[in-house]
Amino acid sequence: MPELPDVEVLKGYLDSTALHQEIEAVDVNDEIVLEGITPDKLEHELVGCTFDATRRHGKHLFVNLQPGDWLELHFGMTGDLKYYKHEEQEPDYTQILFHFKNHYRLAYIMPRKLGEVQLIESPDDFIEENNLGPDALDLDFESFKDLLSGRRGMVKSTLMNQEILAGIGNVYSDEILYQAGIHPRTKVKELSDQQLHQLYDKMQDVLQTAIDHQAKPEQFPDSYLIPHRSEGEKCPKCAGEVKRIEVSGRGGYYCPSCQSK
DNA sequence: AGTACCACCTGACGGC
DNA sequence: TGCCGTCAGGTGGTAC
Repeated sequence: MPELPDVEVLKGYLDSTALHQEIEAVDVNDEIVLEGITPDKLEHELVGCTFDATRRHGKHLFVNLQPGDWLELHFGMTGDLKYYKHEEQEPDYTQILFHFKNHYRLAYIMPRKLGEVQLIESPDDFIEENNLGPDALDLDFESFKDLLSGRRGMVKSTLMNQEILAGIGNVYSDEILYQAGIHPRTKVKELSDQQLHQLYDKMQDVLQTAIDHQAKPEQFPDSYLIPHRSEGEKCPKCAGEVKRIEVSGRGGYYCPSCQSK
């Protein structure tokens, strides 16, 4: 789930539910998701604070504590959030549970435990220390072109490289390349100016469209590949078949006739 | 600089 | 029904 559009939707979810309410307890079910802090320390730091505002950069969500620093949430491959009334049942795979004074709770859900939560002083420092590139929805064409210039790798791997630009993962890189009509293994340096423009435009378009549809594939436009992302499915744009391809160790999907090399 | 491969962790799914 | 291998939307490290 959690690439840029999914995290943006989670941000909106948190913003519309869990802001400005005093935290009275924090449970950590498995501290493997904590980075650089113990469960006791985390609870100590959070109790009495409120979540005041949020910010997203790439796949990372930052929550500003009032008073206090920032909580950084990463959702790995399977992360999710759920806000619910205390008498309702705790969601499966809840790893961290924030209890608010209003008797609601926010669950940080993570079946595969590959996410991370930590306390940080500043999102900007975090972004710099982790060498994250600019957010994929927050750069203009000229910057995009500069980031890609001189790259020798394949376009799919390049789009997914968080140090070049942040937010795009395996699934959305497939969609962007599909909409742009570019083969996933095309070398970045072999892209024409027109293809670069197309790539940039479709990147913006796909990410924004996904956000507009709550990152739910079943609500995506008919022309989207994501709902058909498995081998043998029909390409939504031609009569061809969707194919699986291995690119830098990740399984991608594409339409060989719409995305010729 | 880029890629391949392994590791982390655990659920879901298909085959037998 | 159970066991087993494989894959899964994440990142990080190492070796080449």
